[in-house]
Amino acid sequence: MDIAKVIVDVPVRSTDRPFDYLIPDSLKLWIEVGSRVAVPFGPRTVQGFVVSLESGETGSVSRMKPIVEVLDLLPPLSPELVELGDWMSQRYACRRISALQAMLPTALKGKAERLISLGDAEETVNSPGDELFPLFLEADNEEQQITDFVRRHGEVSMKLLTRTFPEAAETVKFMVRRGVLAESQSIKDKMGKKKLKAVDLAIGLSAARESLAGFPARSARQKEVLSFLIDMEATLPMPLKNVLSVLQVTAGTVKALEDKGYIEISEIEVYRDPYQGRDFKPSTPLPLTAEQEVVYKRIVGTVEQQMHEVFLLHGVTGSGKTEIYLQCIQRCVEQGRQAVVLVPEIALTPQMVERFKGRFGSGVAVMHSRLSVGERYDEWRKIREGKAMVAVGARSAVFAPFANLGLIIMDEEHEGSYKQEENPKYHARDVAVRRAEQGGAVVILGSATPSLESYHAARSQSDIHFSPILLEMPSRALGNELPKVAVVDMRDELKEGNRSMFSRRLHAALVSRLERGEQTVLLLNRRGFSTFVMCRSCGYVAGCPECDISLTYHSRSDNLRCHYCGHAEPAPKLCPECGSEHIRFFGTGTQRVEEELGKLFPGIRVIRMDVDTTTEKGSHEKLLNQFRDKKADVLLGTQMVAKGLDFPDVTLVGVITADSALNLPDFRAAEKTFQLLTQVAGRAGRHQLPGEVVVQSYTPEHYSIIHASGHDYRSFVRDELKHRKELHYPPYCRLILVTLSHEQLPLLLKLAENYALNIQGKARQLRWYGSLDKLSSDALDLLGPVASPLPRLKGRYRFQCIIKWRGAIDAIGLARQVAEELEDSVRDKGLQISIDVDPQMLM
DNA sequence: AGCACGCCGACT
DNA sequence: GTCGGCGTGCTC
Repeated sequence: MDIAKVIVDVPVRSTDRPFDYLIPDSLKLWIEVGSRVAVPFGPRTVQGFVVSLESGETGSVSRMKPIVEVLDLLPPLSPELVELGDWMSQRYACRRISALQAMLPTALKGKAERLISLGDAEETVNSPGDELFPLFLEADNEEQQITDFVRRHGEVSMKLLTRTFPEAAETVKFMVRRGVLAESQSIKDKMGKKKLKAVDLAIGLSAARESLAGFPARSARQKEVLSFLIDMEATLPMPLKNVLSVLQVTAGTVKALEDKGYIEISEIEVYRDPYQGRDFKPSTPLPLTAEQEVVYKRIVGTVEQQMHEVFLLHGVTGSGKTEIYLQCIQRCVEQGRQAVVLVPEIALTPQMVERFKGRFGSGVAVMHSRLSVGERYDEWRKIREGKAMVAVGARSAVFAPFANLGLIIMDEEHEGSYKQEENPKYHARDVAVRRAEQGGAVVILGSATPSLESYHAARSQSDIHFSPILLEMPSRALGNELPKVAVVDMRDELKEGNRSMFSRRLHAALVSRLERGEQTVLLLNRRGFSTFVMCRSCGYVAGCPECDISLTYHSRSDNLRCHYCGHAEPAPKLCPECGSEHIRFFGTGTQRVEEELGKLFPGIRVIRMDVDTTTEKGSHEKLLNQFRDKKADVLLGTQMVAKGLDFPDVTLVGVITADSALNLPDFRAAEKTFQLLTQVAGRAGRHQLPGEVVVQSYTPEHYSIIHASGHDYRSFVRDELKHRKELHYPPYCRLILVTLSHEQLPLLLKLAENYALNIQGKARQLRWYGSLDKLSSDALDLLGPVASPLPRLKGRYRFQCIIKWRGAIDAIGLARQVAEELEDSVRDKGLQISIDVDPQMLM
């Protein structure tokens, strides 16, 4: 009678649609839109989400199967979130199930589990005195033991059963067929532990080598797998995923080897450390400055009316944006509505959390990516069950399951990390705006350097789909001045014989800080510069055999590693091409700066913060605490040290290579550079002691460096917008990055060209195709195909097309449609097409 | 993703 | 002939 439409957890295109299921009477009260259910799907049971309910006069009820069970007491998704998922799947060209899964903690990614119980058959399996089948006594004993075991437990998972009786699989299968035992399936949540399927040899290495020789010729793929595992013996057990992707074999091939007893597939667990509890100092609302007051009033008026509106709050560093956030949240909560605060992952430090917990106490849920799966689930449940009114978190907190969301705040709105780089490739800002539209909520986008997209959208009609109201706070709350910024031309330094990475000015400034016992932060914009290995004689560069990018030197292990696939090899002493000894490690890595500091200033205490020293959980905070406690003179690192600038005794900030990112093949390079320099310049000397900022650059005449040193956002925007308009880049149009990959280069080339031609052809038919130069509002242009900036990754070649478009046309739908048609037309399933709508990184 | 179905090549 | 591997297609 009643029918539920269910999106099943099978992430392929052919199942990316709702399937119909009957709702049994017993479950009727429990099933709502947003419920997570277990449903029979083909021969097995899978997890799914109910996306709509129908009274089932329609359609053929005959083939429908019933829902097996409801997996949660409360539906994990609200109807609004289900609808948001639908929107996301169109907006970002992703599977509906991926959009829905992205909204939930990983603990709720259930997997099917086989359960064994007693069957109906009245067969008495074994009577010890049975004289007819004495030979089967042993087998019967096993059946008897299994039956007893199942009877004792009532219902047993197959996993537990095979753990107790290692040989049980066959026997159980046989018993189920006879009806002595019964099998059912149910969805079990993976809670707390992260599990990974891993492959290992089940026999000795020498035995494996021997069996390789006598391997039947017909199972060539299996032989390949086995010989690969023998080669990689040192790194076993190896994740199954790696084996599949490296050898391009299917899971079935590997499984066949397991059945034959050569290898073993097991689940290994990856543990996480628990989050540490903390005391939070209570805080009360601070008095607002006149400037803050105006902004606060404007926002809070809209919050009180419970209307939808987007505000872009442009406030210089130190203008007191956070206090405004806090007081707006307060008002929102007083009205019985909840609030979400989005913060870039890297800024989600305990100090940050403390500001919110201090004001709102235990009603704050924190969604931090470094929490364990179980802990994240607990925080999520606090929200779902109405025990929290405020959620603070990174990107995915935009999906916090509040029932009555009134306010979404996005701090550091310009940060690129709000865009998720994996599927679904969503931007939290756009999702936030959409979610707020649904529920009549207010959005505050706050930044000292708003993204050009948001800023332009606030000032004029643009191709971004929302129009924020611009609010500005140009002065600092405490009234102190922004620090002076000195720009040093490094070309002059070289001309005058200074070949060091420190200019004379920065060197002198460092000396005086050391004498006065004050602290220094040194920032290295490492993107673009890497520590690659190059031969000075012949120009050879050590590259990754899989990914075609240069390998990075790691001094601790004295080896070279690929930052993308993890490939590692020993560092060469002689050039493998020409045999020269002049093979050196190039580029300015933090390690090299650290070494140079040690040489120039003997005895200097340096804390280095980069990916190498902060991989361990909590190390980030530990290092910053050490620095705060004055255990070091210098804090040295990449972007992430920008968060370490808020310390009272830091009076010098040096940017060693301001413009290294300027030369990247990314149209946002200037914007990124400006943002980083502004953040650095705005944060030095926030306290009593005056701050000094020294920026070293090889192109000091560039407008992003000039305007950043003058703290002049508006002039930067003016210059940059002019530039973007000329070259037809966002915000004057939108982009879609389409990446095609395949193992075979010639085929891929053909397919990529095909893709481009098909898009152009379709766009022409629809009268969309045309140059963006023309004034017509609807336009679509296609660039490429060209080799991707990472031309080869994990054994696959990559080509990309960039679609530039604007106006009210369905470019996203078109990009997707053409991709699907191309996938269908080639029977070769080795083709992969990825679509990134509004890409953040074009590399 | 799994799992059945069915074709096709290697070996008794 | 038969067995088993590996491509194709379907799942309410």
